[in-house]
Amino acid sequence: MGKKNQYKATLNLPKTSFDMRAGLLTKEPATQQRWTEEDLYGQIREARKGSERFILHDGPPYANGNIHIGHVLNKVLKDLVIRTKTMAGFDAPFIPGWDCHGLPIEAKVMEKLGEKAKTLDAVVIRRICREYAEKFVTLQSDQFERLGCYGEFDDPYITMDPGYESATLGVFAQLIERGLVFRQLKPVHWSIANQTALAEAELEYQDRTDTSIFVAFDVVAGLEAIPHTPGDTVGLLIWTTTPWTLPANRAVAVGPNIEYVAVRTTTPDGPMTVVCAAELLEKVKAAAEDGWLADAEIVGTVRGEDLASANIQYAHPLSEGMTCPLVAADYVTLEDGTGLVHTAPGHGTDDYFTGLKNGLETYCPVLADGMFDATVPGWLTGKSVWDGNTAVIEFLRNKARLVSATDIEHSYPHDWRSKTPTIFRATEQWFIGVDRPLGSEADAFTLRSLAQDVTGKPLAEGGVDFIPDWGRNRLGGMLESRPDWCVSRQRSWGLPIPAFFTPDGDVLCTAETVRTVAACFGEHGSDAWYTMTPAEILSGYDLTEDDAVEDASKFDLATLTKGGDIFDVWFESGSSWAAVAKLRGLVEDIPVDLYLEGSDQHRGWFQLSLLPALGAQGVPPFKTVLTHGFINDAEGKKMSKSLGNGVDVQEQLSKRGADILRLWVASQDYRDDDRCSDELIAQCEDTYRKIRNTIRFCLGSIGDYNPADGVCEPAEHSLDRWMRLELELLIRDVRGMFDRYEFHVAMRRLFEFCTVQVSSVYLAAIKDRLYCELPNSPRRRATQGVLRDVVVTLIKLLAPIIPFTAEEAWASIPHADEAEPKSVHLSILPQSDADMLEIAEDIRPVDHKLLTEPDLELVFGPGWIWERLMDLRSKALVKLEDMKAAGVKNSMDAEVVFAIPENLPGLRTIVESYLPELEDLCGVGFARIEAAEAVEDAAAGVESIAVSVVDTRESYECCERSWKRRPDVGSDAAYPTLSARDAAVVAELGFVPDSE
RNA sequence: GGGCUAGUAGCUCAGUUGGUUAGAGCGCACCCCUGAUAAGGGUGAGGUCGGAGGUUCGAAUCCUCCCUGGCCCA
Repeated sequence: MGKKNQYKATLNLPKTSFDMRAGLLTKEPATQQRWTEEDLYGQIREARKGSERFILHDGPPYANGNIHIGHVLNKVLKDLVIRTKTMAGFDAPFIPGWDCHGLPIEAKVMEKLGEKAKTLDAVVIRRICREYAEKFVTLQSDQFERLGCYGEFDDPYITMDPGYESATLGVFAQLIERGLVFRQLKPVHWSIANQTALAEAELEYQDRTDTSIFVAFDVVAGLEAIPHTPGDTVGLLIWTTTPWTLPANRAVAVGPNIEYVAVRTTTPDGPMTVVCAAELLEKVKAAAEDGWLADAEIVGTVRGEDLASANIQYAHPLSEGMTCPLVAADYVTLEDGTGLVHTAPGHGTDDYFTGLKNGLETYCPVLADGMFDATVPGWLTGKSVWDGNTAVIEFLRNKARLVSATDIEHSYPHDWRSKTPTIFRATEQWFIGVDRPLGSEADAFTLRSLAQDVTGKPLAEGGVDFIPDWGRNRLGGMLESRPDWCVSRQRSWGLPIPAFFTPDGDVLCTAETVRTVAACFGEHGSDAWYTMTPAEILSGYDLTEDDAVEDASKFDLATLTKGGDIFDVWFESGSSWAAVAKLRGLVEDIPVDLYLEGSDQHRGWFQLSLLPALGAQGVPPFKTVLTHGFINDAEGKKMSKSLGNGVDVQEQLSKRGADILRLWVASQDYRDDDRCSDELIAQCEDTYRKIRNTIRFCLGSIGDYNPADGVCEPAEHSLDRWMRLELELLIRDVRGMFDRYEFHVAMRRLFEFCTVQVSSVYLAAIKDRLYCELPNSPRRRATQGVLRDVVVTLIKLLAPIIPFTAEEAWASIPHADEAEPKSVHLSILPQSDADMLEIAEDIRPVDHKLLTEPDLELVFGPGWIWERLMDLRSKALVKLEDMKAAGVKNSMDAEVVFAIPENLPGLRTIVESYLPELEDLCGVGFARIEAAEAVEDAAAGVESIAVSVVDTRESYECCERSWKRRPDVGSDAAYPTLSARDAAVVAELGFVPDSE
């Protein structure tokens, strides 16, 4: 069809500067720079000053490496919260933070330094660590900003800042005051070579040969629980690969649900009955030496729980005169050994907790250099633990209690630096007690009970809200079982635990001294701990004034030494509610409105912020805890470097742009884990293009519309009315979704609105009037007015999600509204209108009986009527599709016919009033009504309308201007090729057609 | 192994207190338009609602077990 014709010049075609091509890669950085230059964030603060506050307190990422896709999810979600709250009218400042201390950085630095590290003192190493952290704070900060996240990125919170460190110590002081802080022995991984404690991350597992031994411990009490021949010695058979830990043995643990057998055997020492797990007996027999168990005969069975409840005691195998208990422990397995586990609380984590539970001594007779101290039997004292192995074995063999000794190769932890085997060794550690009464001894509350209480009930009842709600359960479960919090670490890169020691080993660490140190750190930074003397650090502190010091004479500031421990980094980040939320003036007091982190933080930041806050103030730090899941690959498997299934954020940013990534985040249901891959993000580009083009067409269509010249109200039965109502529903829905943090639902709602309501229905239908009507015609202007509302609303609602694009679109709105701010991000989201909503939601069906009335006046049910009209449209479109298959390719070459039963004149009146709109809705040249046979059942109503389409290529002419094929073409002799409407418009424009 | 959590079309998601042939958009296929054009429109095909039992007149929705993922622990 040669549609190029002279009338094209008389049309009002869309025109806009808002490009179809996004060009995000160049535009985003430029926009970002402009925002920074204009201090958009500052302008927002200024604009919202005095409004109700909303505080989302940032959980600090670790200052190490580039940001990964998990950071993107987390920070963009936070940004969505901040932006939606801000645009909802709240004053919602955001201070991002970074966790800067800790092992990963120290380890990286030490690795880089290599051997040189040994020659450097702590202050130098700390300085290098600080520089390392600073570098990554800057790097990540830029990356977050590139993502469009806004906040006080030029003044973030940094856990290594003096002010932050000081505030952290302030929290510690409060916990001391409440009596929650104490010191206690706890086994840690210990490097003998470097005489230092090691973290799990500093271990590497290598194969090593050790002697594994089976040993019998003589039972001395509770014998009646064990089937045996009276007079026999009764033994508990245990197995260990670390014979040197036997001096520190304090119990034997059995599994309560395991079945044990009592076995009678002849030993080098005479007949004996020994206990062993039934399932392991054969294995043990196979390993036994020296005739042990060769003649084994089962004399009875007994369950672990019965053994554990029988008050069984045995003689310590090495320490004359000492007896130890048999206890139950859940972790006992039947994988190796005998099912009875040698328990040395000073030399193992499981053992330690079993010890705590059963009131055992955490005994550790091994010194820092790996030598036995003087508390062990004399033949061991002064020996190294490795020599101790053989000595212990010899001793037991001589005592005739060694059932076997075999060399085995097993995976054993080694110090990653010295490559030497490590041991578990109990040392003094600092703890925050979760089961100690808060404040006074009479206090019924403990940290645990308080924490369980506040997390157990909703915000409305003085507790905490969780999104999703199962977070409550998850945190609750952890609180139930968590042990006391060990807050000390034996490292350099961190906040020193400000404890002083006298030469006699007495500790000075009171709330007052801690506050004095806090003041010192606030001024000099925590390096002061390493550069100043105790007396200098404590200057201004008066021992005699400190009520917490019972005997001031014990302490002399001049002879004090400083403790070498630093805080667990969790204690630092867990104090951010004090160091940031309060200190930076975000809130007068906790709780803040929202914490938002990944679900792993139930154990981490959520819990470890809750405990200090409750300990210090008795109040949780947050009102609401929102968690998101983790990001997996397209198959739902976790991302890992080795699989190479990760998504490179930098690559995505430089390939697609921030708005695309943000769109991806916004479309994820973060309550669950999310899938991500290059392909999945690519799909967001389609979504983005659709949204962008919808906005573009709207903008282009209102290019010549200036609301200041007067607003035309949409006509009663116009499609504009429908659009206006749909827009109200959109506003209501999306704002509700934002309020509930359901961003992915909002995203879908917005996208489908663009696709369906706007693009597919409305824009397609109104093209004719926009293009063909007189520019100033009320019908066209009314449509433009609604179109403007649509695009302004869309831009605002999308602004939190795609801030760059929204800003660009905002600037492209023709004839900017003077009442609106220059940046969309300073604007306020539209509010749905209650009256309009009521109309939109009025889906009361028209009373069918009324349809028989000839002059039906419609006064209610507009929502319902529009739904019915859309049904008619769908029917017509299906019919048109059939027609295309039959040869009529263009819908304009068809007319739609609505056959309405003749006994339903009221129905006819309704359809008639919407007929011009139906014509455009169906995209046909012409629509008409014809009378159909009367229906018996008036209740059939709209359903009784038969929709058909007719090929009009023979019957009507095609209007050369509007391309509509309709009966009135040629009705104006001056314009024989135009329809009546187009002829009138062209005439009005004074357009004179060429006479061909 | 334990705690928590998820599994609805290729993808992203809706599915109210269990109730008619399980929905939407994208993608895909086919078609139309060429006056939104590196755009736009239409129609259509896709699902044993992870699996197996059970409760019920009736289950994607409730119960049990199992499978496959994920987070945190051991």
